[in-house]
Parts: sequence; structure tokens; C-alpha cells
Amino acid sequence: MPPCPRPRASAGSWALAGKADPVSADPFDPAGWDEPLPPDAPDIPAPTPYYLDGLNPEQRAAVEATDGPVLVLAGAGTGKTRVLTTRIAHLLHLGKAWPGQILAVTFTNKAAREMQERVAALVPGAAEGLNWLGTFHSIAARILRRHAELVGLQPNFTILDADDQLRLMKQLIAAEGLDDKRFPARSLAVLIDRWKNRALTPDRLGSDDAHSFADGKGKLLYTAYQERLKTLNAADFGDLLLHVITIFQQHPDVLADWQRRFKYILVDEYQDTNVAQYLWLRLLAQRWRNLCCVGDDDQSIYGWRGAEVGNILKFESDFPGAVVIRLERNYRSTGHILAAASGLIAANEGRLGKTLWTEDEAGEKVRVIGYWDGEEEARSTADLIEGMRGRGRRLSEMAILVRAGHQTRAFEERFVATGLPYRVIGGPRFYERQEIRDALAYFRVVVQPDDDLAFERIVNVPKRGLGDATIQQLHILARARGISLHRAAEAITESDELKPKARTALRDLMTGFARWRAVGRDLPHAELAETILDESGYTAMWQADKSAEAPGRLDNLKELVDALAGFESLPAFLDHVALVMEIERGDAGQDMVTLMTLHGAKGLEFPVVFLPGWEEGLFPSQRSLDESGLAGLEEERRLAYVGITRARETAIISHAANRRIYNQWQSAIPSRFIDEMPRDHVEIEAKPGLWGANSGSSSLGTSLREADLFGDRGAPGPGFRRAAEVKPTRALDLAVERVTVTDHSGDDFSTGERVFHQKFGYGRIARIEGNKLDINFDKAGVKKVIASFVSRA
DNA sequence: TTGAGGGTAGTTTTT
DNA sequence: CTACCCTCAA
Repeated sequence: MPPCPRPRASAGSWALAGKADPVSADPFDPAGWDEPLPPDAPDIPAPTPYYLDGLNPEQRAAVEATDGPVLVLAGAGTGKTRVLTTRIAHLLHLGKAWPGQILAVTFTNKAAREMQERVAALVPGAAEGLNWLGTFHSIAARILRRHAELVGLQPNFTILDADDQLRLMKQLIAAEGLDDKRFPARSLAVLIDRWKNRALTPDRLGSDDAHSFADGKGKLLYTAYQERLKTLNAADFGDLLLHVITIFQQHPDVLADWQRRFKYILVDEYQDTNVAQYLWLRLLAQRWRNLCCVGDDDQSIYGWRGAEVGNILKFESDFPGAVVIRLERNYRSTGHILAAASGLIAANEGRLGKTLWTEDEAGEKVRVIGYWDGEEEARSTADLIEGMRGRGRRLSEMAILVRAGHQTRAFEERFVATGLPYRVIGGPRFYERQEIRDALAYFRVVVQPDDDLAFERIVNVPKRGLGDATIQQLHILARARGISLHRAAEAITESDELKPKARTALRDLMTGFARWRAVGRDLPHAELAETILDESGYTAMWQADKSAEAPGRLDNLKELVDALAGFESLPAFLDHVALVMEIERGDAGQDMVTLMTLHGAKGLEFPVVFLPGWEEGLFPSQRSLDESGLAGLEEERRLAYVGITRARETAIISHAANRRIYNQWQSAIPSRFIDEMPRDHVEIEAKPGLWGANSGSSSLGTSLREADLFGDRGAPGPGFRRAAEVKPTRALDLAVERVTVTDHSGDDFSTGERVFHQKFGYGRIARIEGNKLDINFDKAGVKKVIASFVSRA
């Protein structure tokens, strides 16, 4: 029996082997596998361990409730990560488990890294042994590599990226003779992904699901897709979890081993788990039932990609006897910000319910500013930023959080014009870039010649005159003989089935691959990578490219080779890339304003947060409302909640009355979320002449919304440039703010003028009658509308 | 086989 | 209005 592990004393023995390389080495660590369990330790001496100091009572309870199912409902900014990491430290300190017996799962690599670092800081020496701290996918991949043969894969299976998947599905749709306009591969990918999120293998599809897509071909295509993956010795992201579930369900002995190993399980962001992840966890947790899930139902914003808020809502019934602990003391935001956010989220139904509070001062109220248009919003926001900068704020303390990525453009334009340093987070990630994918495909073919998808990707990149016709021939031969494209290519160059030109080109490529493979045995892999890119003509292709992006792409390729040097081997690197789609980049040190989406901001905080674009249709997004109704609205509201709670001291919400979308001017009313914030914590900044001035009034909000919808019926609803005599607002008592705007009568227009109407689109004025216009719409025919509902086209 | 032009859609994103 | 994807013609 080993002694109870204690922090410093036995630190060395905690570390099992270092992180195993999942590709080239056995991901299992035999040393830790059959290790005798340390005794449960009721006899640990009582003094408060140092790491518990400074926890509040709830946090401490969450840390100390080590055994049995625990749900920690951690509101925004309540110290969730601290609880998780301290809990790990506590488990180790009490000798309840060895590091290798703790399974800690997160969604993102970033979260995993942070947890690892913080545990390391808390308990020096222990973190290296935490071999099972990682993302759902990376951990599932490691388990799957161990048992791959049980689902018909080899342990060295490739993990497909979204590109590969799409290409594969395109082929399948074409093979079925389906019209890819009506049934795009993208839709199929979404559908299959959704099934996998719900842990539905093709045989488990309900009849509804099976008949979906292309006249009931859903199930057929799904089955075919899975078959293809098996032939390719590949798994997509969904498979990583799903295959493990299948293995666990079909092989109780395998499951039992893993259950025995993971004595304590911790889950971060539990509200984001999907059905597959839930099943996976439940299977693993069954034996010891020591499952601790941390999450916040109010921050569930990934429903659209399969997350089931239901998982967190029904935790108590899923795990009877579960302890539920609420972390409600917020350490991040000032009082007004917290109250505004809390009031807003209270409009949601079906919450577990938390009441955040803070001992911090009330601070500034949440500001709401209405603008005339998006341009003014950008200009004025830039001015506000400059103002704060002048008062000593650093730019890195400020963030602009938008609903949709394209909203950053207006701000970027303004910032470029005024020379304000900014950084946009998000957008295409490093490993998603075309040139990186291409380069990786070359490496993949060198490492695994049978990787057909990689082969297909680069066989004609750069252009070698190997087009569709040649590839088709390869496919036919490969299928006939049951061999890979690579082997088929080797064979076909021996024959005279190809035209001489194609044959020579293909043979050159194939000898290249053979050579790189041979050279790779003694060349350091970074040099090998460079050789491949040079000799294949790939680098030359971009050097010859005169487009503006080409130099950047060459830089990226250099960066790729640099990154690669840090890895043990090419295969190890490829596996890392598949699971970790990011690359460390160091622009963090500079003082810049951050621009990103609300989704991207989850988990972050900034002293100053700008929340632009709070308009109906944009936020909440019309699309969410159309697609998911009330559930969609509530998720949007949670997103708004996430946005406000990112702010520590200052939150500035804004909305614009007019916005150019696809180069068409559209007017919109302030977001209902503005009305929903409790008035005592919000400060509306009115600009005369703008109905934005009236936001906060639910009565006005409603009438505007109706007017917007029924603008054609001549109801006396205010349009965006119409006179509006506004009643005192219910929510905000803004009676002072009564606005009178110039009446927009017909005389502003003349007959024959091109105009635009929100509902009927473009048209030409046929007749003017006071403030009513007869308009001949391009699509809707002749209508009589009120002048205030049209604008010049 | 390749480039140019037409048709079409157009949130959020991790792994 | 783009940007992208696919089809068509050279």
C-alpha cells in the first residue's frame, strides 16, 4: 500500500509517466493502471489545508463534497474554475485518488490548459500526473485508440476535419445520384452531426430521422458515410465519443476497466454537454458515482450545436442523491451590471434559478445608447474608447462583443481610419487555412499513404494536370482492387492507361512521396516538412501567386514548420493538430481593443465591455427566433446575459435605428432585451430625433414592433423617421424624453422615385397623396403605404 | 483541365 | 452587395 500522497512530500511519485504520445506510443500508462488504490483517508489530520483558505462557504462545500454526485451551479464570475482546481487538489491531498484516477473534462483545449496550469500552481508536482485532464474529444480519442479494433478501426485511425467530411459527403451524395443543389453536403453534414450529438448510430435512428433528407435517404447516406469512414480508417469528431459509447455498451469488461480507473470525474461547462457526452459520462461514472459537474444553465449558448440544457436541468433526477451547490457570490462585476444581467435573465423560463450578488460597490449603471445608424455607432464607440484611453484605461481592458462576426467590420473600418489598435478574435483558425490544410495533407500522405482524403486533396495542388478524369480512373481502379488511391496511383503509372502527360505527372508525384518517406527516416521532421513543401512545388505555387494573400500564406507555412519542430514526430504532430485546432501566437502583449463574438467571449472578462447591435432581428437574431421559437429567444437572452456579465466595471449597450445589410438600408427597433433590464440599473442616453431615445419603454417597444410588422396597413405606428408622441415609459419613466421628430410626409418624395419598403422591397412611386404613397413594387405589385415606411432606394 | 461567369445564400463554433 | 460554389465553354 503506498502512503497517502501529500503535496510536496511525495510529489515525485505522483507523476505517472509523462503525457504519452497518443500516436506513436501506448496512450495507456501501465504504471498507473493497476496501481493499488490509496486508502480512503478519514484519518487525515484536521488543519485546514492551505488551498481552502479564501474560499467562500459555498465554494468550500463544493470542494469538500468529494463523494457522490455533485452539481455545482456556478453563476458567471463566481469562481467556477477555482472550485474545480481546488477540488482536484483536495482529492489528491486527502489521498482519495491518484492523479491518474481523476478524469477531468472540458470542452476546449484552452480550458483544459488553464485547469492544468492552475492545479499545477496549487499542488506543485501533481499536475504532471493528471493524464486524464483534457477535452471530451482528446480523452475519447485516447480511449478509442486503445480499443479501435472493437469498432473496426486500426489504432492509428485518422481524425477527419470538417473539410474532409464535406468532401466525403459530396461524393456520397453524388454517388446516390442526388441533386446537390437541393441536398447540399453541408445539410447532410449538419444532420449527421446532430445524430451523432444525440448518440444515434445509423441502426438507432428513429423512423422520422431515418426518412429525413432527400426523400428518406438520410439513413442510407449515414450508413454509407460510416462505411466509408471505416474503409478509410478514419473517424470524425462525433465518432470519437460515439465509438467509445458503442464499445462501452458492447464490451462490459472494457467499460469495467475504465470505470474502475476513473474514481473521480469532474466536468466543466456541464450545460454545454450533448446527449453523447452525457451518456459517455454516465457510463464512466456508474461505478464510483463520484461525478462532479460544474455549469450554469443561464450560460448555455450552444444549443444550436447539440448542447442539451436538459442535461443540467435533470441532473438531480439522473443522479439520485445528488448534492446541488449554488455559487452565487460574484467576484467580477459591480452591482448595477450584475443586477441588470440578473433582471434580464429572469425573463427566461425553465431555469434552475440563481441569485447573483456581490459585495462590490454599485458602480456605474449599464449605459444604453441609441444611434442613427451603424456608422455612427462605430464612430461614437471609437470616440468613447479614445476617451477612456485618455483617462488612463488601457485598450486591452476594453472589448467589443458582437452577435455575428460580420458586425466587426464597421468597427474595424473606423479603427483603421483613426489608427486605433485592435485585434479580432475568431475568424478562420490557423489550422483551417487552405495552405495549412494543403501542407498537412502532404504530410498525411507521407505518414499514411492510404489516407485517400489527403491524397485527393493535394494530388493536383499545385496544378499538375491531374484533373477529374484522372482521379476518376484512380477511383475505379482503387475500388475494383480494394486498394487505396495511393496504391492505385502507383499501379496505374506502371500501366499505360493514362495519357502520357498525366502519367508522367503522377509518376513524378509518386516518386516524390517515396523519396520523402525514405528521407524522413533520418531527416529531422521539420526539415522533412520543408523539403516536402519545396520539392512538391507547393511553396513555389504561392511564390508565383501575385494575389495579396500569397505572402501571408507563405508566412503561415513557415509558422507551421516552426510549430512542427516542437513535436516529437510528424505523426504526433498530426494527431495534435486534429484535436487542437489552434496555435500559440504571441500578440497578446500589445495594447489593443478586442473585437469578438459573444460566443467567443464566454469565460472571459473585461473592465469595459461594449455591446453594440442590440436591435430586434439582429439580437435577438431573427434566424434563431424563426428556427427555434421560444427556445431560440431564450438562448439569445442567455447570450445577452453572457455579454453583460463579461463586464467588470462598465457595460455600454448600443443600438442603431438604421443599418446597411447587404447594401440595403434596414431599420430596426431596439432589442427587447433592453426593455427587459431593470430600469434602476440602466441609464438610457437619448439622442434627440432618434426613437432610440425611447428604448426602455416597453409600450413603445411593442407598438414599434407591431408597426414594423404591419407597416403596410396604415396603422398609426411610428416608423423610424416619423413623428412620435410617446407616452411616459413604464419601465424607465422617461417622460422627459418625449421626442418630436420631423414628420415625414409625402412631400419628401416625388413621383417616379425609387424607394425601398421593409416588407415589399424595392418599388417606384406612382402617386403621392398627403403622406400616403401609391408604390409600384417590383415584386409585390401596387400598394398604398405610408410615407414613413419607405426610404429612398 | 482550367478559368470565367452565373446563381445563390447570407448566425453563433469546438473538437 | 458580396463571396462562394458550381457549371459551362474554350
